[in-house]
Amino acid sequence: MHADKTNRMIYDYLRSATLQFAQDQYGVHLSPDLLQVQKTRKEFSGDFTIVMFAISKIAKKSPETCAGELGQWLREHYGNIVGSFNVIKGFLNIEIVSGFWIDFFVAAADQDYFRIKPTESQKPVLIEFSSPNTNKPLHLGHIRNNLLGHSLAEILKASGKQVVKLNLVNDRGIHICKSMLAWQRWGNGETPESSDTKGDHLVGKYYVLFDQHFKEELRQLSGSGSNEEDAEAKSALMADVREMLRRWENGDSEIRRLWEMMNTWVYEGFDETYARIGISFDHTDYESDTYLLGKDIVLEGVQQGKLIRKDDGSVWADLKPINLDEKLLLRSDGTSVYMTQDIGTACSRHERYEPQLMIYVVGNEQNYHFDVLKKVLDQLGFAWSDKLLHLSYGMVELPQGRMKSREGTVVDADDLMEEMYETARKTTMELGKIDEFEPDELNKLFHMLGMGALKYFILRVDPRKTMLFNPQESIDFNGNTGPFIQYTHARIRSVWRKAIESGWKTGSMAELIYLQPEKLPAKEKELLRILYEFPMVVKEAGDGLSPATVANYAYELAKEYNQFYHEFSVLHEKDVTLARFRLALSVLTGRVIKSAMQLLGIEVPERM
RNA sequence: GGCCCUAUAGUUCAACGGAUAGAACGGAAGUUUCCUAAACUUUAAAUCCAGGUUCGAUUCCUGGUGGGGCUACCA
Repeated sequence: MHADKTNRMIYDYLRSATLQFAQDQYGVHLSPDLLQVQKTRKEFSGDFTIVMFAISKIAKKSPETCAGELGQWLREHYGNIVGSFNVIKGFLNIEIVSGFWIDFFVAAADQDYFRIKPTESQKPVLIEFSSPNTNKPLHLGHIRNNLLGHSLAEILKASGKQVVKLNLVNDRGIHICKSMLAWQRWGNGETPESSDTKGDHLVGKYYVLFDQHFKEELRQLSGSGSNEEDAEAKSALMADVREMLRRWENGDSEIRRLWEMMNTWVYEGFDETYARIGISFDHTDYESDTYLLGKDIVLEGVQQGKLIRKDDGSVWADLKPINLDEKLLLRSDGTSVYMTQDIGTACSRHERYEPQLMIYVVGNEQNYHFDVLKKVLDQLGFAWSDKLLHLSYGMVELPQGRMKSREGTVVDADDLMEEMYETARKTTMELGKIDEFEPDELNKLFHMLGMGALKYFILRVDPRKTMLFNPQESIDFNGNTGPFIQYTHARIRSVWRKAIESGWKTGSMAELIYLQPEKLPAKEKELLRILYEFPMVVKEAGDGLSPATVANYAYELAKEYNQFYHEFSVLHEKDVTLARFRLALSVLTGRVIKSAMQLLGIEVPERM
């Protein structure tokens, strides 16, 4: 067996061999999902472990007996990969022959080994993420969203998928009018230029200002005895906002001009932020273009009797049978709601792309919304509704709880990135290893490290889980962090440069890695084993929609390499063959680290 | 009220139903004439509670308790 592209998955190989064994020797058929093959835990000797309990039960023999017999059988029939084995309780630990690892190494030395080519003519995977409102700047929550979306797109691409990244900007609606009204009333013509403020921050300022004035008005109203709800209905400010929205919807040129101007400011700000985060989109859609979509579809649904029209004219989907209550789709005045628009957008995307999957990266506070969306589409008869996938990620919380823009506890994206840059700068300068860097290079490095720390901090956590961010304690640069992994890469590159400088004949990787299998040392083998896992990790991350899988892998690999690096020398090794082998192993490790980090949207430096 | 998610060292995170629950930070103690000490080594420290299923449960089920979210003719 060769570790070539067509047969990388040794797990599958061992699994099918075991199934064959069960069939041939015990005459039992074992369902493949009951059979567990896993990496051997560190405290035991061996590379892979087959768990015997399932077989032993069916074969009616003790787990130990089965394990022994299987081990023997594997050695006889698969001696080219199975070397030795040991049995502990119900676990069969198998040691793979060194030749297998060397073969894998030779194959992996090819630059393209880890690259999966996209299948021709396959349907794309759509992934919508970011989806900001144009009334305030991006914050930490958006950062998690953006990083997840970007990383997931990279991971899916690496698994050979065609990916289309979409952004749907919420650029209209009552909340947008609030900042517009506030600017119109109290802005005195202020612009990003005149105030030297980033456009999205300037607009955000007026959104907050509106809220302050509105609250003040409420205080006065409720002072005169009415309750809060009445007060809101009576509010002159709210009435003006609603009026502004009406004028916007009627295409009033003055309002439209104001709207366009302020949105342009915001987009300029967003572009800057996106560039700094390092994300991009294939298409950006605007709700002002799409918000009317879906109305016709809903009306058609009424005609076909799939939806209910109530006496007041409003239209509803009845989801009570599946426990989701009734959901409004058209108001009594015939206007649409958010759900209507999402129905329309989904339909038009389906027509345009015929995707194999439509992934929505949206916070878990909208779980209900997406459940309903899927069910309504299904009820309307769209068979493709099962292609919708909500990547529901958890909120980023602060020590005092959820971020609230009203209470000023929002962690601003731009501020945070600036802080990370600053921390990277300070830390790097203190260590003082990069004296010969040009200012340009320094700037790039600080950005790389600051963003690396931030991105890794966020992506290493399972997306579905609520995560905590403490602004008081700055994000670490030591331990299980982005910079730790970046540092490992820099170290490896440094070794490589030193090798070149001292006149090593490096030639091709394939020449370097020649080593007699029986001379493969344990630590090197351990590294190879981890490198071997990479394609499976990418697949797992894609299937599970979890960049965290890749992040944890990158850390494991970096940690393993650092141990190796500390314990053994590459360039000072006297055995030339072994030294060259170690050099090639280092280079390959560096490549995989770089690839893994790229899947997270993190760059790695040549030196730091 | 109903529905959904969640609970692991002091803290932040890991662990397809598998073996002695891993890391990092913080704590304690070490390693630098040697390829980058943003590293490495040693050490103390955890599965919310009660049942159940299983050869085996942090993981699955039931019931509690704590935390979060959703439940608008808002977006």
